[in-house]
Amino acid sequence: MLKISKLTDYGLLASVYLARYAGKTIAAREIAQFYHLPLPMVTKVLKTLHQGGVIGSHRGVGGGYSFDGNAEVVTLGHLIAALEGPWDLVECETFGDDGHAVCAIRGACPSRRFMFGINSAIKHAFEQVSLADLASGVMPIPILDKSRLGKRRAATASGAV
Amino acid sequence: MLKISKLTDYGLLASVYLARYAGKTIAAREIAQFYHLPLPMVTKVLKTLHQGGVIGSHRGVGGGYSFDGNAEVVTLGHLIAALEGPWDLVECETFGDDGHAVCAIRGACPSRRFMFGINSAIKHAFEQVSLADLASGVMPIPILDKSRLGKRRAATASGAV
DNA sequence: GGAAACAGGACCGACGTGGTACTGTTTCGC
DNA sequence: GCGAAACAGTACCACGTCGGTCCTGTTTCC
Repeated sequence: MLKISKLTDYGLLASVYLARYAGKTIAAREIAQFYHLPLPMVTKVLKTLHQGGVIGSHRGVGGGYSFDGNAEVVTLGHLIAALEGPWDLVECETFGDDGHAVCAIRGACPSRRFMFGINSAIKHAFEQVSLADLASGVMPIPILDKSRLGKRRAATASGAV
Repeated sequence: MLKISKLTDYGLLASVYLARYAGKTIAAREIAQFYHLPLPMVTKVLKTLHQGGVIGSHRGVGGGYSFDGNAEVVTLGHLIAALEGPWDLVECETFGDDGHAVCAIRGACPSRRFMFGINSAIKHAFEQVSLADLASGVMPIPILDKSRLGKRRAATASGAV
């Protein structure tokens, strides 16, 4: 399917909201009402973000969640890692509890190395956008560096994308 | 989840196999046996590839599938498009049958534009790898062009990835 | 002590995925 | 002409995840 889940999406929205009021304690209810999202969903995702160490929590009356870090250094990659846990485009490099690869044809697989490359390219893309970027609205579009591609391909017509 | 489905994975393997014997008609059974995959799965994905115009099919005794195009111009993007259909990281730009956006907060959403950028970055990455690359084993790792990012970020320490 | 708010779960319906099976239809070879 | 080989199409099912709800603590403030 290749899409991020709604829960992750909600998490990004909540993170942005908290980052805009950095340092302030904000109740989950307020965020849910602002985005018109179901409160249980928002609380669930905020709990996840807290467990991931991205935001702080404050219990009791007047409590809530707060973003206390530096929005410049927290990246989309961090947020997605906290929200989705470890992920990979393919399970080429995933090993089961028994210690051997999940992928049965790992050794002979022709696409493994490419997938690995694209996998890291995507992760790099996620690292290029900080929470501050998200909160401010500035948009540094991640672009592929064509010069880093193989010479052979750069010489072909298909090199012009 | 952010991962490609096994069916798509099988499709890539099958495409590579056919590309290596370009022009030759090869039965689904042979591909299934080569990769040790369930035959019905392989036939299903080959049918999809055929419907997507990527490969040709030949019925009857001695029939099978064949890749008759140019493996240099068929990209991973084409294959995934044929196998997964239209997809997007988020449904920001998806519109329902009734004509209005699936995303209820589309206008005010802070991450929409970023997701759109990353979305296209991923699609670009898929366009950088051709079926010939997959079949030959050459690996042009897609890398992000840091110089194309916003000046503000390039000046920060986080710019060094 | 009560209310507000987070913590941690269990729980459920809907949907997509991975996989199987069955019934055509086409084509080749005898 | 007939049977086998192979694709075409579709229905079907088990399973896991996702989106969402609900309930019972526990903490903290007033």
